Amino acid sequence: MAPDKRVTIRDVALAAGVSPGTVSRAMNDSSLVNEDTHRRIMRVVEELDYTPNVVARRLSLGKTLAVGVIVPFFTRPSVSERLNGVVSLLATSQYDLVIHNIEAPEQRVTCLTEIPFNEQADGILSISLTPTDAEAERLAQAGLPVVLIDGDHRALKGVHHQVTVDDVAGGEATTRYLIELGHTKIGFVGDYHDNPFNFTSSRDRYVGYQRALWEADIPVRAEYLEENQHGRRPARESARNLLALTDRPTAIFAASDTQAVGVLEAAREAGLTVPDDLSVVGYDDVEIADILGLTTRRQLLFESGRRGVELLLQTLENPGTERVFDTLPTELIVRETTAPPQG
Amino acid sequence: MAPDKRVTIRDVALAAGVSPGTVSRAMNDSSLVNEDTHRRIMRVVEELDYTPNVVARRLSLGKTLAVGVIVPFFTRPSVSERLNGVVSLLATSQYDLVIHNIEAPEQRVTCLTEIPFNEQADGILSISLTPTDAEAERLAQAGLPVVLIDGDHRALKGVHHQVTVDDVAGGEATTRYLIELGHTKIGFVGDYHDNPFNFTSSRDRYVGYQRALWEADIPVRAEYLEENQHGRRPARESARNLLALTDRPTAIFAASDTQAVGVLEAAREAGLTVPDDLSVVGYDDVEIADILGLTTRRQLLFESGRRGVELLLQTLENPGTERVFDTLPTELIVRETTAPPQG
DNA sequence: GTGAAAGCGCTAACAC
DNA sequence: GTGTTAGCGCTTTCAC
Repeated sequence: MAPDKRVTIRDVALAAGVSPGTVSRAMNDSSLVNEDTHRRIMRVVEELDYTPNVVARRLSLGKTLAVGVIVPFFTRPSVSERLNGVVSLLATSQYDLVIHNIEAPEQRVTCLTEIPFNEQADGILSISLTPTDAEAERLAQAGLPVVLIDGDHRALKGVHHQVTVDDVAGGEATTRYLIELGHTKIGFVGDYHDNPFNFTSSRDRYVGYQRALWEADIPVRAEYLEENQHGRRPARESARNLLALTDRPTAIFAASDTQAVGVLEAAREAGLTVPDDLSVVGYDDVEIADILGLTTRRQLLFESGRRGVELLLQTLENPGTERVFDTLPTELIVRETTAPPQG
Repeated sequence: MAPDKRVTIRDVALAAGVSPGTVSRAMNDSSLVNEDTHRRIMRVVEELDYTPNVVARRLSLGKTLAVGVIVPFFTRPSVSERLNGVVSLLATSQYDLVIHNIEAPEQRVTCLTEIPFNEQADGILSISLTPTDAEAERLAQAGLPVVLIDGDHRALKGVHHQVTVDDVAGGEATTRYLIELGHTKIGFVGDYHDNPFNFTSSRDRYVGYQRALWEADIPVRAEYLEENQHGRRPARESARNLLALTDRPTAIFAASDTQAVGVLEAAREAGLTVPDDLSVVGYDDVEIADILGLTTRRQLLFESGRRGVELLLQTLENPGTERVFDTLPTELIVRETTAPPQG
């Protein structure tokens, strides 16, 4: 009850009749200490219910034993799944995870520029964020390992590793699938390609979309591109515009599953049957895709998080490691929202 | 580039021609230091780009400046939304958020018993977890403020505040709604009411369900209760069982929206039309409910997180504060999955 | 108003 | 093998 004075390493040392240094050794590299002493110390540790003060360890070691993860909108299913991968692996390590959510562009710069300098972390994990050159510069100054999960491909100075997906290729392959089905009038519903968070995935997927069209000698029509805020509702609006076109698309490629849901809703509103009147394909393969039977391109969200942590921990152990730029595969999951165009 | 030796308070002191103590004062309670000195110091701080070492501060202050949040399965939409509330408010404070996800019962005890003692946090936020008596005891020993978000109602010694929802009342009101529609054969699809995580919400909602039935003089039928693992797929199985009953329910109350989705799927499989052949109601009002047009009981997920943090921060500031047990309201959101029974 | 000095709890280098 | 000592970088008495 009485929040008894915490038991420190000195208390243990006293009770075990040894010095604090020995207790410390016993708790860490037990090899260097006599078997008996070790056992005795451990018994006292048990009895006193001693647990080392992490903050003191941190100061002494010059390490924070924490990694910072910077993540925008972690409630988005795809992001939360990546985060889940991060957490799952990090939990098995000695590192704490301190999380920084970003919901506004200002927070973005704060996180990217301050956190690395506050010694709040030994390493940084950045999810779905592409640092600007200036930010990368600053990151480099901080001198701590940074790994980008779902970040940009460019070789940034401050970045140690990257785990990413080739969104251009993914967008291209997905579009090609629609083309192979026979579609030539393919709309694209995505984020604003120029946005204050510097999200790049939608833009990259659109680049892939263009490539597929070029390769197939299908003209890229400006009116078939709808940029908007991210989210289901904005995507619904965008899709409405597309469907109101006199020469409306027979298929719509949404930059994410969330956006595909909005497209599906717009189709229903417009009285169109999916996939007969309109094919819809999403991206990510989060749970809603399975629920709705949405054809989509699956990416390994959970694994991207895990892999990112793996690389970070590796670098933390052994700072000299080579930079690695991993690219995770994607896979088309065909469900019930795609079919050849009618007629 | 060269990860220059970090600039410490001593460097600043030297450059400003004052003592480290004064720099410290200047950075914290600027009131006690001469205007000019203060300005001079701040200028040097700027120039040198000095930012205090948080770990050292922590050790010195005897505070970790972090709060730990213990949360099971944070990828579940309802949980992630609560967490979102937590993060949103905590981001405006000086406290870091270190997150501990629980995906297995063992992790549960580890988190509940170790974290409070490692001085990894000045306070604990526990989401959707009900400590056992033993755990509460231990929490109390640690002597740090603990607030339960969506935790149990009982007055636990180690717990300072609670932000919760009256699940019994919510379950009762929801069931009453179905009864008022004319249903008497109402199935319940929930979690295992006895589970290693000690999740209580499904159980409590079922208690409310029973009450509503009693009040309406409708017998509670054992075969109308289906307990299972949490999740959409298990819920689908459970619903299958219910729908295979010779005297099958005309309405099903699912303990969460996720589970309601499973019920909806089972209904479709069985060739039943919702809501004509079967009414379905969920709980939480997460996005999927809106997407599918699911009738559900809304609870204030985001707000529960925010409120929990508010209480914790308050206690951290002023340890003497009264315990508060907040109960957040719920609200029935009627959509398209409920109707009077046929015939 | 400011400097000097002690100490937060631990680790690690150095003796023995 | 183990004790002793000196910090890690900051805050905070206590003098002046």
